[in-house]
Amino acid sequence: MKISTKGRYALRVMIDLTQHDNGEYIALKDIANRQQVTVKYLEQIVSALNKAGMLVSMRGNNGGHRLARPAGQYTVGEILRVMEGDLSPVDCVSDPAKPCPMQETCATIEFWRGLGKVVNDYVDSFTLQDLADRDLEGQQLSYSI
Amino acid sequence: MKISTKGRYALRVMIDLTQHDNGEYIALKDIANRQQVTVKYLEQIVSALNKAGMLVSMRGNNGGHRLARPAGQYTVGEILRVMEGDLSPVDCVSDPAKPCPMQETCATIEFWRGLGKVVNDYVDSFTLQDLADRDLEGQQLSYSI
DNA sequence: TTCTTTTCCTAGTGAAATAGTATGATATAA
DNA sequence: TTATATCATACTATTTCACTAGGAAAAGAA
Repeated sequence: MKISTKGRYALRVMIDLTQHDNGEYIALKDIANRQQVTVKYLEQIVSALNKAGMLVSMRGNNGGHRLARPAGQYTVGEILRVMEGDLSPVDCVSDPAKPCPMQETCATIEFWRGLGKVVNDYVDSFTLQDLADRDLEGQQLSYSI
Repeated sequence: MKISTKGRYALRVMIDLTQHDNGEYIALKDIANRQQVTVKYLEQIVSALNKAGMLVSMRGNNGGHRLARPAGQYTVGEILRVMEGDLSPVDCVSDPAKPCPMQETCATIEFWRGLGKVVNDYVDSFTLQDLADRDLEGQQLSYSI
């Protein structure tokens, strides 16, 4: 019942891009430095985000990545689902290729469906902008001490 | 972001014990038949439940297991947590041995804490009895068609 | 006592997922 | 043409997962 590092890093990359958005492309090198993750590993994550249409990327000198739309128009849920797949807690609920033979009389399937719903509802109730703002508050707080 | 088979089976075992409770000890053999899981695998699961004080077990002939208390006095959450550990989605939130060096300024930690809370609140909002009752309804429904 | 049945305990194992590394091609701007 | 960046794919070490295996110990029945 854990989120993988890819999911967590993807979210941090997106927050990083939001906070350092200046109209230019931002290189993975810079994100990697700030987030303490290797460029190589971030490449995999960013590639997936890019293919999902979440980023606009540019190769070559002065290349990099930027958000494809305003941060307020991403839910955290859609970012996580790019890396994690759907966030349902059991496969028999979500994966049509893995139906359970006991589905008809299973006491737990509706329970699991409900759990999947509260998880997805929660992660979709935040926008990327929400988390980026929260982070800045956190920084101010720690600096002001 | 998945619940393991151990967590799922543990819940099904507890539901099975609730539904077949007749004051006697119930052998794993019977549960294994009904739930389509091997006795050997169930032994591991039941052993953990037993150590957590959720079951009363008896060895030998006519031995087996029964619930340690009425089904309405277990939350589904406490059953799942025996097998899954705490249900928080990231370790930096819950595991004191794995604190994140960026905790101070991390935008996401409160978000993850919140996710852990909605998950735990959800699973704790059902008792074992709730699911056992629901299952019987499901059976009646499928038989009546 | 001996036998059968059951739990209890520990170890082993194959497959898959996780968390990265490594290598090189391709594109862009200076 | 060179430096810098993404893009694409393959590889690898570790851990986790989902079991399986073997036998000890307890309890009741014969």
